[in-house]
Amino acid sequence: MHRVPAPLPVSSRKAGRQIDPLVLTQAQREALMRIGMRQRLPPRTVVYREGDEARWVFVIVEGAVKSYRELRSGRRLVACFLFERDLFGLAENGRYVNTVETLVRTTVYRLPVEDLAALLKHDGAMQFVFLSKVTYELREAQRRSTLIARRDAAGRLAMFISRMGERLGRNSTGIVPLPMSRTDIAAFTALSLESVSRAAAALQRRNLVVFDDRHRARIVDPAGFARLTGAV
Amino acid sequence: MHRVPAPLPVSSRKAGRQIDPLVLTQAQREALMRIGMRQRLPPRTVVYREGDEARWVFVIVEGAVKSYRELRSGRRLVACFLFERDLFGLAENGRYVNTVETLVRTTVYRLPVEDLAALLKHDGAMQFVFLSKVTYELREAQRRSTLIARRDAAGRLAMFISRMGERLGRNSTGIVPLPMSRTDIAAFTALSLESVSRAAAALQRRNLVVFDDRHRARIVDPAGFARLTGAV
DNA sequence: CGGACTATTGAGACTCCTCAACTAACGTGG
DNA sequence: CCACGTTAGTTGAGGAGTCTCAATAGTCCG
Repeated sequence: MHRVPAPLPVSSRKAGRQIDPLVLTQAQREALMRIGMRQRLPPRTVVYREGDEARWVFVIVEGAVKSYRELRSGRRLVACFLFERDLFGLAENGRYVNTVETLVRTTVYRLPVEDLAALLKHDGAMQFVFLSKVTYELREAQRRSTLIARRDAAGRLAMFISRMGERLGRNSTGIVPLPMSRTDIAAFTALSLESVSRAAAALQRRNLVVFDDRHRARIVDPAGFARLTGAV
Repeated sequence: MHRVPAPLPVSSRKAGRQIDPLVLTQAQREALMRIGMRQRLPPRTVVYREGDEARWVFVIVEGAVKSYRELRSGRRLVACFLFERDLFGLAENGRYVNTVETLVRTTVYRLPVEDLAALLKHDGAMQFVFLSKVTYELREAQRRSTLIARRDAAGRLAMFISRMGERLGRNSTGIVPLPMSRTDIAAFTALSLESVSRAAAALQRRNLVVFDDRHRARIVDPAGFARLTGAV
């Protein structure tokens, strides 16, 4: 799923055991389990709100969430979607910066900030995993910027679908799951809901993508699709 | 300058000595100096190119650089501007993802990836500083997305100037240094050069900002300016 | 001082946004 | 299980804003 975005790639060579710095070893997993707890959340559950005191850090075991901010204008901007193995809940000045809400039933590890900080200080390898995860998020954020930098709505949506395909493991059938709503996609791509809708219609009209249902896109012309996606 | 964006804010309380997790202690500085070297670079120097093998990580001691990517269309997108104390050169799959070029004369620390990785593994506190820096970059990237999400060019430019003011220490005179060119601002804000130029003219016409010269903006109506900046 | 690059300003085309009406999907309670 | 109400999404028309192209002015460096 994640493709080794190691901030310091060499370590994976040296460590030997740890091939993908985003995946925890069994021992590390157990160490985390000692300080944290597993939590199961129904869909549309707010995990925390922007401005709340940041007492926990979360790692997704299974499921999907969105991280968003409410702007003064009332407009909502989705900063990112997060899936299995992603990390969230990093604080700024001791407070959460975004609101996080589950899209579907989601299982997370909830780690108390204080205990985690202590653990990371003593376990360099473990902290390295966290560093890798944050670096990964940084790349994602950059990708989002290049996506938004595009002018054409169809191109933005295509890039979005393409990215989801890579993250959620596009199986050979070309089916990309889209667990979020059209409104969420609009809030992520910085388009209006109407434009997302029209863009989806346009992709379908051009025979690039078929939307089997609202949460499933099927890429029927990978070549043409890639051409559009890459035409940045 | 940087406002304590601790990923795990508690540690700064516990550590006692280390108030700002983005600033290194003297001992840490010395440890880095042992493995790295100081390097002085003239303006417009390419530090590394996208795709190069990532052999070093850099920390800016003084100066300013831009980090950008060339898109297939030939269009150039500036991912971020980096200043004193900022970190850059994190790899993805062992290669740099952006091209980095100095804007002005710049002094950097050049740290070999392998030695740094080894050092971080053994020094949790040091790694924590790096984790904080990457978290800080992540926030910056998010801010850029919200900036680009705006439709109006004047608002985008105002937000950009505001951000530079915060990062580069807007002195009480309201003067904001802009070490980059208009073209670079355009490539960062995802506007055309012409739109940046027109936006600057508009801000000046509305008596919000005066451009003393191309690299110096003076905010003459902080209230009105803040109103525009906040009207997201 | 000259030449190349960078920036400003104007006019027209293009694209998305807003507003509005309508349709589809969902889930809640009887 | 169905009916209803609410929310989410689609489609159309007109307006706002930026982009492109073009010409001109300014700036920086050798």
